[in-house]
Amino acid sequence: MATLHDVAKRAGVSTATVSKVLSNTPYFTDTTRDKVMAAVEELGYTPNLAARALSSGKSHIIAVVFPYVFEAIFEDPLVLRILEGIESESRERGYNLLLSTPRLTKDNADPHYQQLIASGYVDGVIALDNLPSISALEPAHKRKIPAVAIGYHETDYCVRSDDFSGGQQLLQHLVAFGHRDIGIIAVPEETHFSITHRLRGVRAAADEAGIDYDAMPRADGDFGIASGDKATKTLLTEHPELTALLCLNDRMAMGAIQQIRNMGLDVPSDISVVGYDDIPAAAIVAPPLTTINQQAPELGRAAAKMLFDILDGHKPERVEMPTHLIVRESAAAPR
Amino acid sequence: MATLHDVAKRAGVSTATVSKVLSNTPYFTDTTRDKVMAAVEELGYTPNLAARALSSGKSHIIAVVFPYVFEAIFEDPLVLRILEGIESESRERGYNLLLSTPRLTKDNADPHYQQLIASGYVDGVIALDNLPSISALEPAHKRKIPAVAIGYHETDYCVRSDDFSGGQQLLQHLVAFGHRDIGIIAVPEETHFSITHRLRGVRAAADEAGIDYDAMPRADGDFGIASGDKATKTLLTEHPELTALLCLNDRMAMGAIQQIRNMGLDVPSDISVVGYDDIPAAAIVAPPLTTINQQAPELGRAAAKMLFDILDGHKPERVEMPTHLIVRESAAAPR
DNA sequence: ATTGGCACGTTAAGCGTTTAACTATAGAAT
DNA sequence: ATTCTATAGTTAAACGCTTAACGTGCCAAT
Repeated sequence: MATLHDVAKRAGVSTATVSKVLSNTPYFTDTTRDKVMAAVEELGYTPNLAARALSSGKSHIIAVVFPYVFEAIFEDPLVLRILEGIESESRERGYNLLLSTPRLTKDNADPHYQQLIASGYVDGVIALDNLPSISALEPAHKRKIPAVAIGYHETDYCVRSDDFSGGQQLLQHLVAFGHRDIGIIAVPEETHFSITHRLRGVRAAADEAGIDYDAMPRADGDFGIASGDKATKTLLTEHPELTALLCLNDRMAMGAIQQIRNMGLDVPSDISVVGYDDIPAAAIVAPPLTTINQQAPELGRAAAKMLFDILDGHKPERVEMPTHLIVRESAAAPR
Repeated sequence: MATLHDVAKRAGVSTATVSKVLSNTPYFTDTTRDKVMAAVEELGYTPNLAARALSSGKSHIIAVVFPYVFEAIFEDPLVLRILEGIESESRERGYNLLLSTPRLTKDNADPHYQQLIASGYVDGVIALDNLPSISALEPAHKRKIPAVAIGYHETDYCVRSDDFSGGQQLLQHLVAFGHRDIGIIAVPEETHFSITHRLRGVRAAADEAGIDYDAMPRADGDFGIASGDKATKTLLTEHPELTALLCLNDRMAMGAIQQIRNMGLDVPSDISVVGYDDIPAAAIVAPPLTTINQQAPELGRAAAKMLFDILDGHKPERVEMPTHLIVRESAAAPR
C-alpha cells in the first residue's frame, strides 16, 4: 500500500505538503497541487484511516447503539428504518457507522461496549435509549463523548417521537367514531419510556372525551403477536361491552384481530382495532390496520443531524418528531 | 485519557511490559502482572484502538456491506436477520461491525466505499453480493482484503442459501396437493442471481412432475406487494384454468392473495398461493402464508465464521444453507 | 568454574498521519 | 536599500501502541 511518504517522494515534495494539499489547506501553487495529485493517482494512494485517526484524534466513525434487551432488536422493522435515516445523513457527511448492540444489564457492564466507547475509535454516539432501568449512553457521558439519545432518557441531547400525541390521536380517532367502551392492550409501563407517554396521551384524550381512563379495561402483553391474541381473549370475555381495542403496537394489534376473528366476530364492524408503529405488514394485513406512523427514518436523520451539530460545536435543541395517524380500515363506527 | 505510558509509569515498568501483560504474552511474574493490572484499574485505562490498529495492522473491525441498489435495502427484513447472525458471531470474536451501504453502479465507483476498503480500517469484508451486473467485493479483491460474499458471485469464499432447493420444494408442495395448472410470479431474471436459481429449482420439480415448465404462465413483478397484485390480475384473467400461484417472494404473494380476494375468489380453496422468504408478516396475514424459510441469521453467522476462518489463515469451503418449507394455510388441494 | 539456556524485562524503532513552528522567496511599502 | 508581509513549502515532533532485538540475572548441567 502506498503511503504519504511514497507519494511525497514521487511528487518531489515533503509529506507535509502532500497532506496539506489533500486536506485542502490554502497556499499552494497549481503546479504543486497537480504534481501531488498526479502522484496520488499513479500510486493509487488511499490515506490510512487508522493513522489519520491517531494523529488527528478524529476517526470519522460514529457508533450506532441498539441495546440488545429483552426484545429482540433484530426483529423490529423500525430499527432498520431508523438506521436508514442515520445512514443517509452520515453518508453525506462522510462518516462511517459502527454498529454496536451491547447487552445492557443493571450493572451496565458490557465490557466490549465500554471499551469501544472509551477507545477513541468513535467520534460520537447515537443510541436507542428508552429503557428506564438503564441508559445506554452512560459510558459515553462518562468519557465525554458527544452523544445523542433517541428516546426519553434525560440527557442534554435527544430526539424523540411525540408518543403523547400518538396515543392521543389514536383514542381521539376511536372516540370520533362514537366508541366509548374501549379496551387497551399495552405492555407493563416500566419496560419502555415511550409506552408511558403513549398512555399519557390516551389518558389526555379520554379526559377530553369525558371517558374515565382509569376505568378502561386493560391487559398487558409483550409486544408479540401471540400476546396480543391472548390479551384480547381476556379483555373481550371479561368485558363483552367493548367495541374497540387500542393496541400500543401493531404486532399486538394483529394478534388482536386474529383472536377477534377466532371468536367469530368481525373487524371493524363488531370490534375496531388500532395499532401503533405502522410496520410494513400493517398495510397488508386484512383488514389494513389503522395505526400511528412515527417517521422512523426522519427520527434517525434528526439524531444524526443533531450529533453533527454537536461535533461542529453547536448546542442543538431537543427535537420532537410529530406522529401521523394512518387511517386504514380496521377501525369504524360501532354497530 | 490514560495512555500506556501513564500505566507504565504508575506500575514502575516499561510500556512494553504493560503492552505484553495486557496481550497475555507469556513470561511474567505474578508480581509484575498484578502491579500492571492495578495501575490499569486505578487509571481506568482503555487502549486506544486507533493506535493499536496503526501499530499492529489489525483493526478488529469488519465491514458489512449491503449494496444500496434499486431495491431499498432498508425495507427488507431479511437484511436485519442476516445482520443479526453476523453480529452474534462477531461479538463472540471481539470484532466490531462497520456498516457500509455503497451506491454501486456499473462503473463501480462509490468513492467512499472504495476508500473505506482501501484504508486499512477494516480487517475483512462481508457483502451481500447477488447482482449480476456488479460485484460489491471487487474493491476488496483488488486490495487483497479478506472477503466473503453472501450470494452467487463467483468468488473464492461465499455463503449462499440453497435457492434451487427452495424453488423445487415450493413446486413439489403444490404438485403434491394435485395442482397441475400453476402460474409463476417472479421478477426479471437478470436482476438477482438467487431468482435464477429458484426458477431452476422450479423447473427441475416441474420436469420431475411431468409438467412443461416453459408452458407455465408467468408474470414478473418487482418484489413489491403492488406488483404481485398486478401480476395476479394478468395471470388469472389470461389463464382462468390456474389453480395455484407460485410467487418468488412473500410480498408479491401477499399482493396475489389480495387480488385473488378482490376477484371474489378464496385462498386456498379456489387458488393456492405460496411465497418465499418467510418474512415476519407471512405468519400473520390471513391466510398464513406457506413459504420458504432461508434461515437468514444462520446465513449471516456462517458468513462471519467463514471470514474469521480466513483471517485465521484457513481456506474454508463454500457453504450452502438448506432451505425449509414452512407449511401454513395458503396452499391446499384444488377444488 | 565455566557454559548454556531460560525466564523476565527493557530499549527503541516503527506504524502513517497531522500540524505547529520554522525557513525561504518575492514583491510591496517605507 | 531596508523592512515587512504574504505566500509556498519544509522539518520534525507528536499521536499511542506493538514488537523485534536486546540485556540481565539465575539456575542446572557439564
